[in-house]
Amino acid sequence: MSPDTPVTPQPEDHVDPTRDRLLTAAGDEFAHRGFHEASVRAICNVAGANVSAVKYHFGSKAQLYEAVVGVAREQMCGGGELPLMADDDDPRLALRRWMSWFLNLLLVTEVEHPWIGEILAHEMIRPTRFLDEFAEHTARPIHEEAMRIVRRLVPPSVSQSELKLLAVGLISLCVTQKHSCQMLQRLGSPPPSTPEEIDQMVDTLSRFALHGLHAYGREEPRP
Amino acid sequence: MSPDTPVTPQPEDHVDPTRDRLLTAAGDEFAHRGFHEASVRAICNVAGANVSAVKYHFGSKAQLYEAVVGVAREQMCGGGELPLMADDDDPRLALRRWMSWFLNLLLVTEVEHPWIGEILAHEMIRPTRFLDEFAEHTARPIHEEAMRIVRRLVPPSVSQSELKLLAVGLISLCVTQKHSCQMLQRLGSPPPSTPEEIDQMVDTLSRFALHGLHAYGREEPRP
DNA sequence: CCCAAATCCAAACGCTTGTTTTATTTGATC
DNA sequence: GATCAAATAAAACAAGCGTTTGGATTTGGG
Repeated sequence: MSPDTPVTPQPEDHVDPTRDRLLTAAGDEFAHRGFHEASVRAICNVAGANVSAVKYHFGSKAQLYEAVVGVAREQMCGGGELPLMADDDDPRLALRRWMSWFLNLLLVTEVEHPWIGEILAHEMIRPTRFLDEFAEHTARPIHEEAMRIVRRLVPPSVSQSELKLLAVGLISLCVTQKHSCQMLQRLGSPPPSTPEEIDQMVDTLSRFALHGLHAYGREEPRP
Repeated sequence: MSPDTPVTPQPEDHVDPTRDRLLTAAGDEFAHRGFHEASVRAICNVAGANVSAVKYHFGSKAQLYEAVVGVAREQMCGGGELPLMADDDDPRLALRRWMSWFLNLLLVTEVEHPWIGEILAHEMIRPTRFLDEFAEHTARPIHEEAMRIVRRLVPPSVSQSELKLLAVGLISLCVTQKHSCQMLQRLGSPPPSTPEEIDQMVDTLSRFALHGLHAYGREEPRP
């Protein structure tokens, strides 16, 4: 960089270091303790800022929470777009692709950026308006894609309510790995962490689901 | 009741009304807001008792919580014992029986006594020692029974790790209906409430799981 | 009736919470 | 160097928290 280069960075590059430290500290605190139990003073201590900094930079604790949720959502979107099944795709491959994408989102993306997962866990118990937004903009597309895949895998005679139930079942198989990890650890089945383990899990669960859907509505299996 | 009947009830029948009102109010409050966010004053207001009553009857907020957890566990046990599969049982029927019992526990027993479910939801995020106890004494038997059933339904070549994963899958299908009900409501798939709806769900999910397990490890289904 | 144990209550304790006020420092511009 | 706005810091605010205190009240048996 030449000595004549202005030291003042571009406006869009300019980020307030205090504001940023506040944001990351708040993300950790809100994710770990939830909105109500999180302490503004604890956040400021970690960020090395004064208590009044949150009012100055964000306005209030609630608005700081909103900012954190916004960042957490953007972090999650960095995990890539949900791959949609085309009309001429093999639904068996689409199921596997859907499950691989979803499990990697849950087990990889959220390990690197754990805010959204833990914040959502709190919101599932004591919902705020963010849970509605998340359900509409993030969960619903995943659920609808699951229903499209299920629809193509089961006989046409299967009713709409069964379809919904089976789609939720697919989601359950994946989301439990993240959502109930505290319990699964205690049961000796901790969620996988390495890519190989995750691939193995995708393989097992997608084959289980594929067989379950493919034979659903047909004759009962013999012993 | 004759006028000569002693008004003093039997000692084992004697329950402290204040203590009881405190306990039920605390159950609602702890279930709804979790231990940390629950307010002793709010509990006492609902119970119509003085704040110092919790110290007198229980010792502290933490000990009051312990008492609530104890009651909640007993309430859950009222739902009946987990039916175990005998060696000569048809594992297909056993799977359906296991799933019916589990879903009814989640969707019926916990509707009548919602404390344990909501308390556990909080413990799943911020565990205390109660989560360890619950995992060991309640969740583990359910999980192990699921593994026994899976073991008898899949080919012997299936590995132990796959077995565990599939057993967790069975649990996922059921437990999500309770655990993620806030999200499922927003997705238009609210958990069933009437016995008929629950039977329908047991039917759908157990058939899906049965087919999935029965064909697991065998050849891939054709389109 | 009387005493003692059990129970309840009002008030205050020390502490933490989120927020606000006031004052000070910083840094660029004229 | 003076000036003005942005940013930080210290201190106090009212409200809520769980807990404690000391005394009042109720209760039941001798």
